[in-house]
Amino acid sequence: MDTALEQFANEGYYATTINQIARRAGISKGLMYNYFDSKEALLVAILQRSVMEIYKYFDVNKDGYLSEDEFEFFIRKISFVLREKRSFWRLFFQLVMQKEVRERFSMLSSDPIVKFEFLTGEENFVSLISGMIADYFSRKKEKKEPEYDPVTDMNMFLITLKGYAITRIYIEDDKDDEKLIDRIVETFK
Amino acid sequence: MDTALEQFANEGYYATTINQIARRAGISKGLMYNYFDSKEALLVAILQRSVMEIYKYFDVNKDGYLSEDEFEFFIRKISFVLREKRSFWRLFFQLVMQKEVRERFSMLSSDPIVKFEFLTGEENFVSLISGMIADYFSRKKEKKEPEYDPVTDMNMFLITLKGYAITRIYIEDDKDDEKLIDRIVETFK
Amino acid sequence: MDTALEQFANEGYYATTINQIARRAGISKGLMYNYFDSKEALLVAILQRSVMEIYKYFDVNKDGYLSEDEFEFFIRKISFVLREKRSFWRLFFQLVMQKEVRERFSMLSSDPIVKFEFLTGEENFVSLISGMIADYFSRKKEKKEPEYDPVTDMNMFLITLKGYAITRIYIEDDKDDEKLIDRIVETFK
Amino acid sequence: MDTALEQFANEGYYATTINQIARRAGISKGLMYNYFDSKEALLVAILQRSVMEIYKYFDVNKDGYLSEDEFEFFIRKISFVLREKRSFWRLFFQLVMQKEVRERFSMLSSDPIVKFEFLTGEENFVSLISGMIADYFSRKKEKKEPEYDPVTDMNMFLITLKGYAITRIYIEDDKDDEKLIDRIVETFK
DNA sequence: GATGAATGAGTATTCATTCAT
DNA sequence: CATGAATGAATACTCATTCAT
Repeated sequence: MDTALEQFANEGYYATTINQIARRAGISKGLMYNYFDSKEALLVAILQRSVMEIYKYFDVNKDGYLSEDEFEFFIRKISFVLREKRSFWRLFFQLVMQKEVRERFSMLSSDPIVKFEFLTGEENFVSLISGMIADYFSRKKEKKEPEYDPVTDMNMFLITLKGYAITRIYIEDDKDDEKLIDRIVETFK
Repeated sequence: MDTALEQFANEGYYATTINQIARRAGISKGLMYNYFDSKEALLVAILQRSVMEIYKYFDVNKDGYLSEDEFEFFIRKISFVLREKRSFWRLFFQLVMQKEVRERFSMLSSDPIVKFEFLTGEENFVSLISGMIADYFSRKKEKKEPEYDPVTDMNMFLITLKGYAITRIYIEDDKDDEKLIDRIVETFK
Repeated sequence: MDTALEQFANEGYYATTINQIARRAGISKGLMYNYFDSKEALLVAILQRSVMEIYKYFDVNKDGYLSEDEFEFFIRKISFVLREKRSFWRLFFQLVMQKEVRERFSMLSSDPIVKFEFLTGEENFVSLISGMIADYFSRKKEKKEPEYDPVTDMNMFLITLKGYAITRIYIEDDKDDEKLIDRIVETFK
Repeated sequence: MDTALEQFANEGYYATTINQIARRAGISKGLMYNYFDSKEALLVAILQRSVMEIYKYFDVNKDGYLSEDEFEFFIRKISFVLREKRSFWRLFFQLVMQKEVRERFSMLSSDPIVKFEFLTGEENFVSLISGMIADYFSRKKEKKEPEYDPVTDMNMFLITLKGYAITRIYIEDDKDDEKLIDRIVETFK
């Protein structure tokens, strides 16, 4: 699974052959089919495992309330996880960007940041997170001037996060990363 | 080319077969090969055409100076072009995210927002734009407090733009788009 | 036809495309099909024309009697014609060496030196020549010692001629050609 | 490989399809590609194997000296090998006579009799043989009258051999073969 | 559990030939 | 006469998947 993830992420799901994976993993093609019914089943297993691992990172204090400090922690966690699970994220974005794949795994939303709950089995994880974030921004309204628009602020936050994600996933050099994260925190906290 | 672009963008370059394209375009496979030497040549032709079209949209006032009004105009233009050429951008992101493809077209940077200059022939287009943006942010420093950090500000701008792009490309519903663009403008102008 | 002969001879019949021929000849594919029903028909036309031309070279004194001087003349003529019609001979040998082709033109003997009479229409040309040569060698018996074997002598002559032919057709440099021909003449005259 | 050699030799390399070979060999196309990377790789493998086998036949007494008895043995060996490996030789001549193929395998000389050393790895095999033959004929000079020309004699020998070869390869009936070989031996020994 | 030989449906590509203009 | 756009059958090659051992 590690070998396959690496290959899928770097060469692309279609461009990777079962042969390559088996050879690199030092096993036979046949053996692979003892464990996974198909190439697609292998992919799903990888996705599920990765998602479960990532899930754990965020498995904190699920009271549905995101304090300001937890929000900051959440952002820094994301930055960490993007790096830690870079291969998974490359694969994930790659898949989400192809309609055919999206339809095959019909639960894959076309919004790549959210919705991988189908892989976790924890059906309300994503809506929980989404809800928490939405709640977080709506709460900010109270402290702000009347014309403050929490929906737009949240949308800004979401696109900033997505942009940060694809940047961090594909660009290894992160000399200015720390400052950027600080800036994101300070902007949306 | 229109048919192929549509297919490549939605189904993925690899998942799209010449057969599909020909059938949808209502021509024979053979005819396709009268016009394009290979599937790859077709892809390149599509990319080049699209890039030339997009290039024209931005072919303004290239004195290297980006005034505040021009900056706003630039952002709104991007928003427009993302929608107008949605299929191209889907294809483009998809390609940039696969190492194998990236290496085949070695000029494709791994930073998807920038660098498609190889397709235009206008070799300094990208560096011109990059330079203009960098210049724009460094100029803002003068008006701001001393601790203002133009590099981080620019990075924030760039990830915001990327995040906006992938959102806009994959999510058709844009009820809140206008407000979001206004917000981006007001944040970075 | 000239262009096609050249191409067939140098690149091979199969490796030569109608497109190539038309382009080189400066005409369109369509026009070619106005003159020849098919690629094969073109080939046959070329072969027939060449054979007719070659036929003329040997169209002398067909009284069925080959004098010693005529024999020498015959050999020197062959040497000349091999060079003069090099492209044709390359094509001819190439064709004769492929069973499939041989069967398609069922009259092509598998003995490449003789038997192209089907192309001339002069049905007894080959047997005439063969007969004359056979006759020539059997006549030599009279002048020779009793154990002289005219059949073997003729076979030697025939393989020498074939070997000379494929050498002359494929090797352009013929520094020693004159001496070699003299030697053949002197050996079999 | 046996099936393919047979087909290549009789139908021609280009005219033979992978399908035909697989069908005749009783295997699937896919399996062929498990063993050989391409049609060309299959061809090369066949050539190499054949050449190695033929090489063994001549792997005698390589002191660089060809005695008169060894010379006779050499000729008789050739006669034997031409028959024994008829399919290979048909393929070999066929290939050598097509420029395109010749260029692809750039080591294939245009002189079909010699030069297949690239296939053996024994780089000096051909030059050794050539040298031995040249040496053999130059030595004959000593025993002959002053005007004896060893170069022309050798050339006669070489074309005789070539002519014998293409005759023997394509004509199965060899009623007079024994006598012809005797005659060649007696002429050039 | 483990192998890799074997399969066959599928893919890009080629090219002789046709035909409307 | 002349063109070349258009076709489709054929070809080499790939690869996920199966299965006897």
